Amino acid sequence: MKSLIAILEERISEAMRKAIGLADCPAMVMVSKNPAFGDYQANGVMAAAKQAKTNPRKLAEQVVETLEIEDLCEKPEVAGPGFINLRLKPAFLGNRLLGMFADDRRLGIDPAPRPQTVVVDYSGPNIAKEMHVGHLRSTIIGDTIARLLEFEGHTVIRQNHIGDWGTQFGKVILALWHICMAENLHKNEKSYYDIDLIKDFPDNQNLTAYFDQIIKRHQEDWLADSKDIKGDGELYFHPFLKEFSQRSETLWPALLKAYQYVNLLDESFKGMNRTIETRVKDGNNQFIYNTIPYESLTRHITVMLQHGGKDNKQERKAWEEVKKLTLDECNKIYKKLSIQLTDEHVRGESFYADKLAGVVEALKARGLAVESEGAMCVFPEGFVNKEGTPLPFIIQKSDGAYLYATTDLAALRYRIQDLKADRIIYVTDARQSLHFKMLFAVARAAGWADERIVLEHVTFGTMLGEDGRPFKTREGGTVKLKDLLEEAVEKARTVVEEKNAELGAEQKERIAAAVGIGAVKYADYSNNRDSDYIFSFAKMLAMDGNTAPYMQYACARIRSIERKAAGKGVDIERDLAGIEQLALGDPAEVDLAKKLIQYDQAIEAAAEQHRPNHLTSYLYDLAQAFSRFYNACPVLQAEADRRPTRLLLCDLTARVIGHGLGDLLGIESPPQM
RNA sequence: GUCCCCGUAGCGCAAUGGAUAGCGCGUUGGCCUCCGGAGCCAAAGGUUAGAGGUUCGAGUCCUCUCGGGGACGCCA
Repeated sequence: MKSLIAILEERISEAMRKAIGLADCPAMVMVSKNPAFGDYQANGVMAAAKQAKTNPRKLAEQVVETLEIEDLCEKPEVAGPGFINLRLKPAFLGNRLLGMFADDRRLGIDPAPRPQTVVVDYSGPNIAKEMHVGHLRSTIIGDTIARLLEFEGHTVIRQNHIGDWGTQFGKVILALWHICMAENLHKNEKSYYDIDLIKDFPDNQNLTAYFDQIIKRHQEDWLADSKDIKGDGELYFHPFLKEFSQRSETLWPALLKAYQYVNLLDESFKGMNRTIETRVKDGNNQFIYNTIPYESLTRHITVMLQHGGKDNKQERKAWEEVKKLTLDECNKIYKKLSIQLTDEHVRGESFYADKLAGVVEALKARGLAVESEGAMCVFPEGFVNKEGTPLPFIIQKSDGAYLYATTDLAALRYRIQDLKADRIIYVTDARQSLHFKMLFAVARAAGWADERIVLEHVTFGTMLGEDGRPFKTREGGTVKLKDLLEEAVEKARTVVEEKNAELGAEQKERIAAAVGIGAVKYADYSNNRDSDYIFSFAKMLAMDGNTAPYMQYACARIRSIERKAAGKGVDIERDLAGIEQLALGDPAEVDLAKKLIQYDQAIEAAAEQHRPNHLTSYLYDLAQAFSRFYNACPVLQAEADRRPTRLLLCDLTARVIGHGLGDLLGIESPPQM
């Protein structure tokens, strides 16, 4: 069905054209906020009258005169300075409902007339790190944006821009190597890579001595892991990597620990002047052995990884295994959260690694990239720093390395040229807004994104704890997403136990998962994403108010009516099968019906501005309208001539809420709770 | 210093430039022999941080001030 707003817009706009003679007369139709003003209102007359220099009220009356709309509405009324108020005819309202009812898949909502190809970039976890609360908002907001646009009929390409290539990779590989050595050569040293041991060291002198031991051990292990030539890793590291994937479950926590250990060593060794021997290829392709500062070892390994080739196979293999391991962990969380991201959507930094030189070259060739203080920079127009001098967008560091700016440019180019994006949406927190502004400016200047391509940075605020400060553990650490979700489910479990103890264990578990996870997501979605928001289990799990459990309950209650029908001698299928017109009589029925046909508007508002709170607030209004109806109008006990209408209202309400929660927000609504 | 976001009822939050600024919690009062009371109805509670401006119309747009958060050359 064509959107009702669009129909009204067309009719009134046409009448305005006739009345006023202007070519472009937007009627500006919207749902009335106040029922006293009818169901829909047109606000366009005032602006048009201004333009045509006539009296707005008179013009409105003229428009109403010529307006042909009797098939939809009662006689329109002119109110205030020139509003046109419209009240739907019950017969038309009934037909709209029947149209929704008949369409299982789309509830009578037409897809967008001009579908676009939209890339949505969201989530973006980092390799060898656990997802934490900082990833939550990007992941779930991005996911619903993708779902909304897809439902509207656009071709959505999800992109998970994971951090899998930066300088941290040397650290990750080294971490793996430490795990390997701990297993093979230091089985009896319990705390080989225990960071707490370092953190808690009482005095500096002993700490230095301890670090010297670490280096000594490191050097000896490296030499020990040699078969054909020094440092080839053939004895231990290669076999370790070979069997790595079979052991992923146990290796994940070890990797996280070892990674932190390497990080801490890197930090700690700065300025200590310690060195370690390592190998590199010389000009004749022969290995030579050099000592390098210990703290630059991880960078050295990163370089080997990035060189690739035969000699650096162990680095490559280690990287692949860690990447796989991390993605497996992310996928578990995505699954738990009903996030529609899988490995096929992964296009991480490594994917663009071989395109970075080309990006810099192209920008140089266009004269956009210039050298400044040793680094290669673009100075997009309109950006100045604190001194008022042009602000650089650095695309290559003075040591030749590329940065995320370079990667983002390569990604943007790929998305437009290869993925054929008409529109790219980046979902990251607000702190990166300057970066994206500059990124877009450079892409425009380079001609990679012409003015038809829409580039959007969708931002969101910070998640705060109940104390109003950034969300942290009691000890001040970052909260792991896994733990947060587990706690939510745990809390939901006790609620389910309290309310419905007689359900089966397995069913209770499913409900707890749906309610707990749903609560976390819904709480985020129902807030305006620009504001910081206070994360509170108590609030999000509350049974009243605009929360997931309330919405899920509303759904369950309707399905409960359907379950009870047979017992009361009501055959729902038969009642609904022959329905040709509705008997909307009670005000509560009419209000609910009017709310139901506004579903398309809620989706449009949420999709257009990427604001899921428009959808949640609609769903909540709908649930409230249903509650009023439910209170006022018996369904199963209703007289035979009114019952089919009421059953249909029940069914449609359940379907709309189920669709909004399930298909668009990715929140399950269990049939019973 | 420049730029970005936020400031709305006691608290937590809404509000595509539209009419009388909404919702929840909390507070006060009312409703039920009834399909799941995890409900419904109502009341009280506001100078939308402040001052100007644009507009037929401003919580929303512009300028300034105050308060909170964030970003600003080789991290992502």
